[in-house]
Amino acid sequence: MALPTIDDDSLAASLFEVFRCRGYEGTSISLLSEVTGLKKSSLYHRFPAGKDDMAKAVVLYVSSQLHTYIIGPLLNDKQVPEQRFNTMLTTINSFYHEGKKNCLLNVLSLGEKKKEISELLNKDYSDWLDALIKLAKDAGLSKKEAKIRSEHFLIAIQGALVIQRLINNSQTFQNAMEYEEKLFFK
Amino acid sequence: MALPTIDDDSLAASLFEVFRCRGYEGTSISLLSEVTGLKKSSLYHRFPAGKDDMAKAVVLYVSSQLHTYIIGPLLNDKQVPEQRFNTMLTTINSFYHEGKKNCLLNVLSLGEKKKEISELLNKDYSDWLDALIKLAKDAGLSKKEAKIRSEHFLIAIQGALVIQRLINNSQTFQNAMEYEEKLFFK
DNA sequence: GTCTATAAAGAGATAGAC
DNA sequence: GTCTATCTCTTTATAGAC
Repeated sequence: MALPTIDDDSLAASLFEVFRCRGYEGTSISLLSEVTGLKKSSLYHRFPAGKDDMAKAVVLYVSSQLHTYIIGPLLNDKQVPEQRFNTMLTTINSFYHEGKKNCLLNVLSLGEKKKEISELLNKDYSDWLDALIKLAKDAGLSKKEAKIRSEHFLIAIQGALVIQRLINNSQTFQNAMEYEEKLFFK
Repeated sequence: MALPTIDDDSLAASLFEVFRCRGYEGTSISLLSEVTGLKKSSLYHRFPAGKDDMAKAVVLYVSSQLHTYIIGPLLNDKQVPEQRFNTMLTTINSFYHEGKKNCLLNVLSLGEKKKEISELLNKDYSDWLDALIKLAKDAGLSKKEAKIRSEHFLIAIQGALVIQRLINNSQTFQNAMEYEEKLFFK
């Protein structure tokens, strides 16, 4: 009883790869159709509100990944903060393909704002930030310093992704992350 | 003898505002026509190669601004490094409208690469980086440390712009820049 | 739930008058 | 150098058969 159709998660994963590479405006339904193997009308059947709906599904998919693989482990009290941070670095290195892939937080917040998508992205950022702040406090930092360093780290991720894409140097992201790790616990 | 038409620099400035807000794919010729007050065919008259040509003109325009108002003053030996850095902060704060406007280095390096534009953006980044490295060495840092801190600072600019756009908090960029200034000279 | 076919609007781009 | 008018292709989206 083979599945006659691609399941929602795999579908979202395929859409995600296109949106993260090309941004919202740069992504066409035709391209999504090619990549997923579903005809355009099938995509509309599964996402009745159209392209916005597809982007939203992608954001929800990534949000779920973020909470499962990054935020969850960040809050795992059974490991010391340094270990948890290091686990996060490994995960994001893989998630961003060593810095060669973009972050939705950047590419989908460009241009005309779709309010609902902005709010979802915002919430993800905020959740990630809160988890980092908690970790930093666990590591002994003051509340204020924990907040500053956590914001700084998330800024560094986004910036390093932009710069690596710009100069096309495959080491930029990883080097930056190693540097940030030292700064975070210094 | 009033000018019958908008001059090249003002035109590029208008195009720039659209491209920086909406990115390459999000910018349509119709919109550029509205914003500049020139009909579409007039735009094509001035940019025969079309949209790519317009984007290229924007990059060249911004590159000129970057060298005049940022890189030049960074290399001005008559001021101490701290003063020069501070001048740069004031300038970029204005250039990015206190962090509310995007950087071309981010928005134009998305999606399908136009090779020529990528190379121009790359050169601008590289020039800016070199000027910062020289300044850092003037401030007494080792060559290696100068390079690391300069890269880190340019990463922080891009990251702070992304995060401010994302969370729509008008203080993010300025706070980040103040923090980075301390890190740079520490 | 997927498909073929098609509609309607918008995109980038060009021709030719003034 | 700018304009009106138009072309062609692609876009988002829908209708209806299977």
